[in-house]
Amino acid sequence: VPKKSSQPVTLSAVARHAGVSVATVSYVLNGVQESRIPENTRARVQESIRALGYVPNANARSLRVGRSDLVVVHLLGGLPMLQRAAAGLDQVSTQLRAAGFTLMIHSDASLRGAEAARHWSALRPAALLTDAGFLDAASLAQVQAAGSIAIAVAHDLDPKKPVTMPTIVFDHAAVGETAVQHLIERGCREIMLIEPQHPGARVIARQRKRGAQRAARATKGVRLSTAELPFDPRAAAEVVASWNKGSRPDGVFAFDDDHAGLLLGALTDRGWRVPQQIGLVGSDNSSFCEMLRPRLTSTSIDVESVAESMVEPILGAIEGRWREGVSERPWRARLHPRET
Amino acid sequence: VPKKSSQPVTLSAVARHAGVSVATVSYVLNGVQESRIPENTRARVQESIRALGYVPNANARSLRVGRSDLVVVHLLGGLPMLQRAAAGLDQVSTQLRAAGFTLMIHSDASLRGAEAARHWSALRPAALLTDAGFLDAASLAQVQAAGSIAIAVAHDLDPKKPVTMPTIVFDHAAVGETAVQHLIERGCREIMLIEPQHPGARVIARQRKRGAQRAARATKGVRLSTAELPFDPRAAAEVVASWNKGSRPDGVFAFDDDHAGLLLGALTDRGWRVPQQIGLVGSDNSSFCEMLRPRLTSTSIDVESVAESMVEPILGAIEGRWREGVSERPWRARLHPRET
DNA sequence: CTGAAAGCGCTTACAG
DNA sequence: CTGAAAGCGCTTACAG
Repeated sequence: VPKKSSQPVTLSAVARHAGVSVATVSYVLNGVQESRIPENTRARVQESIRALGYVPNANARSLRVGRSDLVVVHLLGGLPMLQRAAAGLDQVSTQLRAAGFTLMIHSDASLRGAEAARHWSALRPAALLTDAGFLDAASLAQVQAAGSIAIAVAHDLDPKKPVTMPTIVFDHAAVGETAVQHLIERGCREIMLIEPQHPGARVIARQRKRGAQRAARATKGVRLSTAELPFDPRAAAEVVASWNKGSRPDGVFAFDDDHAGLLLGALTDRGWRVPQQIGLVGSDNSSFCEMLRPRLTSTSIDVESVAESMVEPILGAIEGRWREGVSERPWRARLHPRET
Repeated sequence: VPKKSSQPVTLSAVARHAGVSVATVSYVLNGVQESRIPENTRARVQESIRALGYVPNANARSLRVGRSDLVVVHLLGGLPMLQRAAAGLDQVSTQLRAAGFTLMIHSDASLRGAEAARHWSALRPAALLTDAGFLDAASLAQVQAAGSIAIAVAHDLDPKKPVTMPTIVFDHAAVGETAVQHLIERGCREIMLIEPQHPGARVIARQRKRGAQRAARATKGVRLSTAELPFDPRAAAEVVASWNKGSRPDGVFAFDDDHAGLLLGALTDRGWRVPQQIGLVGSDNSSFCEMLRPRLTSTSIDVESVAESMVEPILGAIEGRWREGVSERPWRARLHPRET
């Protein structure tokens, strides 16, 4: 039960209450091993902390040690992106907390590179994760000058640009591999990959394509082709219209459920039977897969593997074990088989 | 261009560089009016700040003034409430920044009430937004003892519980009103509201119902009925099976696009023609509305109005103009007419 | 109008 | 094993 007094409860109040010095309280709080504190002193301090409702002031601690326990994640593309990242980030948050860090998500579409760097640096976060390419050299230098570790998150790397900071690459290949494996198991041999046009999606699509190619190579007689599809119902209709009985895929892996759904609509309009004539797999396992007729088979990224790909690299960078270079831990994928 | 030295650039370094005292630099930084600083001193200080690449240390400032500039938003994992407001939060973030605050989102499903309160309080945030009911009395007291303003976010209020803190109520009524108005304009008179079973969604549904009733009352001869629909294809099939030519709605407002899509699938399976025999409107304007056949008409919340409902109340609470009670600024809605 | 100084709440060598 | 003390980088009354 917190104290009712208007006086904020400080570490020295706890020390006074427990009859020890502030140093002792601090040692108990931070579990310092060097100076072994006897069990009964420790218990007395813990009891005083509880009795007074003491909550350490993170600002004071951060000022003293020169940086905060914050790990700031910049969510580029605005908070709506949260939908996709949410489940993974939640686990990252839990695991970082166990290591003493607090993950916070920041999103502000109106914040530009240099100004954003100043804004974040002011908090002296332990680490700052942002999209590769968001920080220019000067902004990166500013973040580093403030003592923070900047970590880039990318879906692919520009081979012409040197890697100048720790970079976590997200690897979606398993999604494509799983999807195409499923189509092959269903008997498809002429498999088409749909590539989205949205710039932000293209890099992800490239990775999924890599996985798809891996799966195709593993079985004799499987051929892979690709088609680009803007996210637009008319474009989907055009793609489908270009197919005829002689020349068409018998299985399609669309980049995501949205594109798959668009295609499914166009296929239905055109009278194709799915999956009898054409198999179709999307990705993301969106809620609407159950609503479509036929119900859309989908794939998704394993949330655990997302957390795995981030936590260790982040902690490594903070603790100085990783100063630069690329960390690429392939994500795992799941299949969600339905009717298509 | 930031300085290359390993010495962190502090306010006193800026003062030295500009040939003034630290107080003067601080006054320039914070735009203190009381002591009018001559333009040329001010310019010299600004120039030094730029030359040295100075970034203020927010931890030091926060320690000194007793609280930080953080506004922490707790994103409660399972609840759709803040997820739906995501686009709005981005705007809230921008507007709070203009007022000198930094919005940060925290999400960690493994963090329970009292522990969460301690975790957040340690940062001494200016304000903490969380779901009404997440903080029990002791946790709330702890947040307040640490000097932070706790603000509850709710979709409805338990009339039995007294309102003990500033509470922002999100009002979805306009969504229901807009949807039903559209159905009425299309000629529907026997309108059914679909109510979701998921506990987190029910309160939102109740508000949308309120708006729907308002729209129904505005036109003579419109009758409103309700049906509950678990999020499950079989349940949708059952609901639709219970309708026959004599006794059925001619217009349906489903709680959201997910439920509408489920219903549309069941209607299609059963051979009903939409919208000729039954009009159908969902909500959220999800991407898959374009994919369904027929294309699903939807409604959505106006993002600007979400920001309006939050920013002023948050600033008011921080600045002490609002100590308790309820703020309820109705959101506006938009119609996205398609085929249904 | 500007400066010297106290103090916010911690951590951590250093002495005892 | 424990305590006294310095100092992190700011803000802000107070004096000049």
